[in-house]
Amino acid sequence: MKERTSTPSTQDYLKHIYELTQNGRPASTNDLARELDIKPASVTGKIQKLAKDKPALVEYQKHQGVSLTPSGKKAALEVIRHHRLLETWLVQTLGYSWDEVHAEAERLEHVISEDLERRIAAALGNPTRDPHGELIPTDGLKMPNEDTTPLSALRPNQNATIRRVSAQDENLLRHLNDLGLVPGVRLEITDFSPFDNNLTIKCGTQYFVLGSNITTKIFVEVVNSSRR
Amino acid sequence: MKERTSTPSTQDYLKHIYELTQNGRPASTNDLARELDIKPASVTGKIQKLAKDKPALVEYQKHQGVSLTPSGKKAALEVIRHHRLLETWLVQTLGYSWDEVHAEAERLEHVISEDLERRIAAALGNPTRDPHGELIPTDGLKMPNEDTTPLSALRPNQNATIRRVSAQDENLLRHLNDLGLVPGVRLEITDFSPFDNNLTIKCGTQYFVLGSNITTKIFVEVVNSSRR
DNA sequence: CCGATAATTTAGTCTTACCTAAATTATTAT
DNA sequence: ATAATAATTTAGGTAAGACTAAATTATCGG
Ligand SMILES: [Mn+2]
Ligand SMILES: [Mn+2]
Ligand SMILES: [Mn+2]
Ligand SMILES: [Mn+2]
Repeated sequence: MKERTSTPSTQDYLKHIYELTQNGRPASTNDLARELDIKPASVTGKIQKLAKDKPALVEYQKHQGVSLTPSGKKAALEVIRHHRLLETWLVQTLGYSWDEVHAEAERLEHVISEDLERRIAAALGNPTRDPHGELIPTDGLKMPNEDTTPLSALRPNQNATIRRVSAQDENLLRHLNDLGLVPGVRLEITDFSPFDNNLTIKCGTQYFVLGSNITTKIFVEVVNSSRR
Repeated sequence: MKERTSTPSTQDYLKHIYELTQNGRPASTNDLARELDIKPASVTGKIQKLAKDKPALVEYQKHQGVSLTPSGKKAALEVIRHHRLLETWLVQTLGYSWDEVHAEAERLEHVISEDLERRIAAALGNPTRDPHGELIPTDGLKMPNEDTTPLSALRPNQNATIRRVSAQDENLLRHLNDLGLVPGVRLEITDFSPFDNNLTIKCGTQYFVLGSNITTKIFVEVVNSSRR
């Protein structure tokens, strides 16, 4: 029954460090500043403080970027779990659409208790993905593994199922929703244009030509070609 | 679409000034400090700032206490509406009991958007009272009138319906819930003891003797004695 | 290797919202 | 009316979290 160990500011830093760090490399001051919409100078100050807190939340060396310590990662996953459960809850119980929930969850994630978190999870049947298909960290704060590929990596004749759309741009989300390109949907690649990287996909009876701005944000599970 | 005009701290000040001011007199620095669990010196500082903001939220003269300006009252009612809608929502959709919701709502009230407020209200069918029976300010931020009497003012042979329990003490709330003394319940006064102000009430088939610590917190609607 | 450019850090400020200790002003009871 | 007491305010301080401007350090093309 600890509750309220870090501030909203700290939680947002950790969350974004977690995301930026997914590629294996430390997060740069500049990238973090852009994501957080905070000036780089301020970011330096904050991560220096995070790095020398009693249990350090962050590993940091000048000019080398930041990464999370085990405690920092735990705290980050806690916030991410809050965020994704909240988004799921808002969509499922209050009729939000997937392009409307992010800002709301962004604020709520910092103030809900562990008790509320558990009640929401239970009420939703302990969901494993949020409305965008993002994986929800478990109660024990483990991030499940996922085996998806960016749609942009597929080529003609491959079949796949959309699992996740990693975008926050509300207009893009609305657009994809209008096209029916949402998690769970099955599609087939029918054409690839090597110069602009456009992919033509067949989805139900419809065909769409999608640029790489879109195809790099849609993550799919490839369906094993049953022909050999 | 203004959104996020004042801070959580300011909102809590306004909310408590609103409550303390219900008796018609300005709220004293000390009372406010006790309610907010903040030192009196800090309260003085804060209300001085609130009093000389662009549109003043508070009326204040040294040593005379504080009261709300029209804008301050509006802001207070906005927070109170949030709080009470949230409590209702948590109880009705997540199985919270009325003694568990307060702390949660106390934090959520400051971060929900007007959009979420409206969706919650709509999902609940625009309720007029929260789980404790407190009136919920309208969408237009008017506080409805209410015509209730403290149970402590009743005398033998009077009948009444419980409308509201104004207590935050979780143990008291649990106790009253166990006794079945919750909003909507009908009761009759069967005895009054003038020295300790104890009231004996009949509620269904049960009799309870309640001290004034309890009876001043239960507000009832008196049932017109149909005998004349 | 070197200079230009880009990234990062330092230094110094600001605001909000608290705090403690001390001073002041009100109130109250003789 | 006054002295004690209680309430309130002032003064001065801290910590978080941001900002700007200036200095420093990396990196990269030639
Ligand atoms: Mn989101
Ligand atoms: Mn956030
Ligand atoms: Mn409450
Ligand atoms: Mn509050």
